Formats: sequence, C-alpha cells, structure tokens
Amino acid sequence: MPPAKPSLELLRSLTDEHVLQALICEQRLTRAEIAARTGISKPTVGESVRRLTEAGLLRDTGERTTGRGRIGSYYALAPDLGVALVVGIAPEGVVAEAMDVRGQLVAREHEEVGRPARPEQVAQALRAVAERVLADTGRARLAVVSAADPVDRASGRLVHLPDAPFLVGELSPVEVLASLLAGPVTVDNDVNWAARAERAASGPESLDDFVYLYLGEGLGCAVVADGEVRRGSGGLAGEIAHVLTRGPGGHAVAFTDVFADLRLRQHHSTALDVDRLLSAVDTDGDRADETLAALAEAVCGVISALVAVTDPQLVVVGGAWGTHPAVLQAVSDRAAELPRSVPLRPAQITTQPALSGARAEALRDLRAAISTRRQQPT
Amino acid sequence: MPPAKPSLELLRSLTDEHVLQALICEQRLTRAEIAARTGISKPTVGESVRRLTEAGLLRDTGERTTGRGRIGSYYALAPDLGVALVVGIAPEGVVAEAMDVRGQLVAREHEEVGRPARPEQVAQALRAVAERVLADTGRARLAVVSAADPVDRASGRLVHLPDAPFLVGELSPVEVLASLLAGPVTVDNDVNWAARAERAASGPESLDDFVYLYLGEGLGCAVVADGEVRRGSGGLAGEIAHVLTRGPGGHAVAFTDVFADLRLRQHHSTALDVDRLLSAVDTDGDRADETLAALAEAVCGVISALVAVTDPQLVVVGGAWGTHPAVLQAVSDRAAELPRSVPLRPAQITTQPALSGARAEALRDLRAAISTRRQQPT
DNA sequence: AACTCTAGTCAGGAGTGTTGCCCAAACTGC
DNA sequence: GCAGTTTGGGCAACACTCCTGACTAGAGTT
Repeated sequence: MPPAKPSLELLRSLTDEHVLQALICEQRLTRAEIAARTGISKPTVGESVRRLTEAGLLRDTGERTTGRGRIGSYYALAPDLGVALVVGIAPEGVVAEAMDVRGQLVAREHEEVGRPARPEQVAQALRAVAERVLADTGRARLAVVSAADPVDRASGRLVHLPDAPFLVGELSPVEVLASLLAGPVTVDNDVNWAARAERAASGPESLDDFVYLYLGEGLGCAVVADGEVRRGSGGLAGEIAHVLTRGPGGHAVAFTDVFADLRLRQHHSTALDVDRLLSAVDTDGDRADETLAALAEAVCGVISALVAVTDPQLVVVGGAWGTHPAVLQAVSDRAAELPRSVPLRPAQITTQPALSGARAEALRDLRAAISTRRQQPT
Repeated sequence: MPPAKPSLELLRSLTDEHVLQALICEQRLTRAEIAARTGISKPTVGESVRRLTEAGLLRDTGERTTGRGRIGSYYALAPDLGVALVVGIAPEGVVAEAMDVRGQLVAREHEEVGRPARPEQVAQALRAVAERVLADTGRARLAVVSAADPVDRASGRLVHLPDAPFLVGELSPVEVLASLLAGPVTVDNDVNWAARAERAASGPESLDDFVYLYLGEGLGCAVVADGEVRRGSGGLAGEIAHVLTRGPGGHAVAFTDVFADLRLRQHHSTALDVDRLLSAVDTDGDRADETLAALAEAVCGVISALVAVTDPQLVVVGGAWGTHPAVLQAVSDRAAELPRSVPLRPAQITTQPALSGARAEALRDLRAAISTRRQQPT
C-alpha cells in the first residue's frame, strides 16, 4: 500500500488519532498531560481536543486536577461511542456480551441449548441473547463471534467437514446478527480465539510462532505464525482430524480414526466421548497404560506433522482431555523422542479461553474504529 | 505500531516518497507528469524535485519533451543509487548478481563447485563471485541470498537437520558477505524463494494461501499464508522429511524413510537418487506401477497433512521428480481421493525459480531503502 | 504572423504545528 | 497572611507545507 497522499487534512487527522490513542490508553487526561504523552505541543493538543469534543468523541468529565498549580480539566472518551458485541457459540449454549470502548462489559446474557443442538434452535438463541444484550445500547458497532465449529473464512458460516463432528450445525452468525449491527462481523473458530488469548497472555515475551492443539470432544488446532493466527484460504487451517498418524499396530491412520479403533467415540457420531476416555485413562492397570500409550503415539504423530510444517517455538495443549495430567505427561514423554522435539505446555488460560480472545479482538477493533475514523461527517 | 508523529517534516518526506515512487514505476517523467500521476500540485512537485536533485537522488536526464507546448525536462532516478546483491547457493555452485534500482542486472558471475561440496569451498566461491560482481559498483546496499539448505531464521546460517541431506553444509552467508555490504542480508531457503516467485507469477489473482511442495534430491515445502511465506520460529517450517505418511504395507513411516524402503537414496546419504527414481518410474511394467503407487501414496500422505494444517487453495509441485508427468499424474489421481481434496499443479516457473524470487525481493527492498529514507544527512 | 498548447514558475492564501510568553489558580513555606 | 512556586491553559508570532489560479516561455500549428 502506498503511503497516504500528503495533505494538511492528513496531518490533522493524525493529530486527532494521537489524542484519541492517548485517551484510549489512559482513561482521563488533561490537555497538558496529553501533550506530554504524545509529544505534540500544547496549542495543537488544545485545538484537537476542541475539534474532538465538538464532534462528540471526547467529553469534559467535569473532574478537575487537585494539587499544586492551576486546576486543569480532565477529558475522557465520550461514554456513548457505541459498543462491540462479543458472542460465543458452543453446543451447550450461547453467550453474548456488550463491551464499551473502555473494555468494560456493559451487559451479558447467555442461554443454554439442549443437546444435540439443532441449528435453528441455536440461531434463535443467538438472536435472543444478542437482542437482550443490545437492548439498552442500540446497534453494536461491530461483532466478534467465536464458534465451536469450523468457520468458512469468506462467508463466516459454520461449515461441516467430513468425519468431523458438527457440534453446532449449519449456521450463519453474520446473517443472524446483521440487523443488530452497524458494522462488520468477525467470525472465527473457538480454538483460534483461544490461541489468540494464549498469545496475549504470554505477555511481552514474543510468542509469535506456536501451535495450539485442542484435544476435546472435537480435535482441532490453531496455527500462529508471525504473530497472527493463520486461517488458510478457506478458514479451515488446523482441522487436523485427517492427518495421518501412527495408530494401533503401527499402521498409518487418520487421527480421528484412532478414536474409532479405541472405541472412544460417542454413539453414531465422530465426536469423542471424553468421559469414557478420561475414565479409561484414570483406571489403574495395564489397559489404561495401553490406552495412554496409544493416545500419546497418535497425538505425537500429529505434533510431528505440525512441527514439520509450521516450526513452532511451542506447542500449547488445551481441551478437556489434552490437559489431563496423565495424558499430557504421556504425550510430553513421547514427544521428547521425536526427531525434532518441541516444548509442550498446557494452556494457561482455562476459563473461557475462546471468549477471552474474542473480547480482546473486539476491544481492539472497536478502538481502531473510533480512532481511525478519518473525515468527520458534518 | 502507532502512526508517525504528525509534523511538517513528515508531510514533506511523504511528498518526496511519492515523487520517488512515481519515478521508480515510470523510469523518466517530467515534473508535470509526476504531478498528474501523484495527484500532488505542480509547485509542490517542483519543490520536491529540487530537493531530491540536490540530495543526489534524482537527476535531470538532459532529455526534453517534443511535440506541442513548452519543452519539459525529464527527470529520473540517479544512476548511482547503489545496487543489491542477489546470491544463489546450491550444491552445484554459486551465483551472484548485482541489480540496480531499475531491476537491471549490472553484473553476474557464477562458479561451480565439485560435489560433494565442502563448506569452506562454497564459502570461498561465494566470497569470490560476490567480490567480482561488486568490483565496479562498490559495496552493495543489501543482499538477498537463496540457499539449498534449511536456514536458521535468526542468524541466517545454513543448518543441518537430522535425516535430512545437508546439501551445501555449515555456512554463514551473513558473515561471508558482511564486508561487501552496507546494509542487511536476507537469507532464506530456495524453496521459499521459489514459492514467492510462483506467487508473483500468478498475477493479480490473489494466490495468498498455498503450499509449494518441492520433490527433488531433498524434500521440502514452502507455506504461504495470507500472502507471505511463513518460516516458523526458527525458519524450519516446511521441513517435511519427518512427517508421517503411509509407507509400504500401510505402515506409518516418516516421509524420508519411504525412499530408504524403496532403495531410492544415494549411497551413504539421506539425499534422494533422482536419476534412479526417474528411471524406475519410466521403465514400463508392474514394477514401475508399484513404485509410482508407493510414491503417490507417500506424497499424498504429506499433502493431506499440509492441507489439514494450512488449508491451501492450491498445492504447487516443483522439483526434479515431482514435476515428472507420470509422478504428477499419479499424485494428482491419488490426491483427488483424499477426504479434503485440493487442486494440484506443477510449478509455472521452471528456470531458476529460487533466484527469480530472490531477485524480486532484492528489487523491492532496494527500492524501499531508497524511497523511505527519511532524514537526508547533510 | 497569430493562435494553441504545455511545462514550469510566481504570488497569494489557507491551514497546521511550534516556540515562547503570559496569566490564573492552587499549594507551600515563612 | 503573604510571597514564592508550580501547573494547566491560552495567546501571539512565526515557520512551514500545500494548494489555487494566474502567468511566462517556448515550441508547434494554422
């Protein structure tokens, strides 16, 4: 992209952006503080604050400085800048939250759905919670959706893959939510959101290339390369059910088929029976050891493929049975023998990892939407 | 990254950038033409041209417009803006080229190296060709290196992986070339460069997510996600020798071991014996069919892993035996039966694909280095 | 010879950011 | 209680960039 054409207007909007950015970071500031933070001169900041206040983006909070010196006025972002909608869709139910530009939740609703979930049911629940959450605030400026199924990148629809369990079902969050929104909808897989949350939680240390392996009722994985989740052309990157691995007898079988062989699937479904798996592993005896060894072998086959293709600095393991201590230990031990070994660790974020990643994205997008709005409409 | 601090100087440098950019695209332009192209007003362009000419970045070519109207002066980039060094390192030998900001080769040298290549030999040859190429131009402003071995991302060193053939050997192009350069060195694997060239050749149609599978003496692959080659944390993404696939008897074996089983490796090496492979495939008879089927099965196991992990829109196949018609056909046929099938096609660029990708990068970097140089030193 | 066309320049003006100075108001110390 | 200090804010002057519109120069065209 060529840099923007130089013009005075560009300069001015850049100044406004800096001022808004400062107030996004700091909540409330006087004009002098903004000037000190941004390095922009006081008169310029004063002018920018005047413009932004007139435009309704900033507000004099009424608070005044105390202490030495002349009293100053604190300015802050206007409280009515709109909210972002954060949505989590899982087979158990639907959650919706409204978040303001400060990152504070202004509303939260959830609704459970009986299993197996029918798509119309989920859609209806989704619509309902979103409406309730936005009842007080009006249309949301954007929405970020986490869904427990593969998501088509272009359309945002939940899609079904062969031999993968369809947990939620055919559903288009974009269409369901369209009328409640005044902006874009971002839909992605829950594992991808969890990976983003994990990256954010890793702090300033750069966790730019890693893999988040999700081992639960479904089998999934998120690939983070150069600091971003990579979704592939259709959004289906990381759908590892069909990766060949080493199954019973040393045969090459698809990852998902290992669980059929081990009789760890739910009836009439390709979804894993997690309870059965965990109890099989927890029972003492040779049988449990065999199962553990088979699982570790299969998982490590997948890990070796992930390592070969993406060269991660770390493999994060999440999901109900992947983080089970015995499983994790068995997998780690086996992984250490791989030709290219990679550190393994359980996910750090365990409570609502996907939703927390989606929240962070929603906040970033909402702030960007506010601070980069060039061209104020008269 | 927060946007640059607004200032008058920023505006001016933006104008200069636009002017330089226009002359990078168009070779020679009059001030009026620059104004028309960039949308900047004539007086401003005139001022910018004056500045840049004084700084030595632009030059009045002496050419004048003909036709109706007042004669105008053509300006062009100064001819002494420096060159980029493009280097290709392969087991057969070393190539070096010097390229100017117009993308024209001003010098080219190559030197063959006997096989097996010893690292010191290669380093010496590299140094020699680079010196010869830069003899007339002085230090290069940057270098782009393509190497036929895995490259460590942080250091740019060629590295050895277990069970992968070390074609060139322990070598640090950065150190070898350091004294000939006045800028950064970019080192990457030849397959990655070939993939970039392939992407560039695909034209305006967006080929943003694909996989370049290289099947030659070595086995490699490049992963392009969201328009960029993804190298992984250490630069070893795509080193697929150890991906599990289906070998003889349906057993799960590492990709590279399939060739040991098929006796298609060179003696005392993990490198493939390409000649033997091709003749085995070309001989008519059941034996050839068996070999073909085994190869197709093994390759498709790897492809299914690549597809699962990266979800490419396309798999490009390159390399000496991968593009052999019989092999390609067998692989395509087998790949169509995969649970998630993906189009396959041979590489479009067949002559020096890696070098051509490296050239494009060198040109882009060189132009960026010139056009974004803020702050002209007095 | 007059007209047309075009590259380049000049003059004036609008808009932006900066420096430096001053003022107002609150606290601090005597 | 009073002077000194400290701090946010405002004002004026200046420097700089870009733009518009008019103008000039010089060659081809009629």
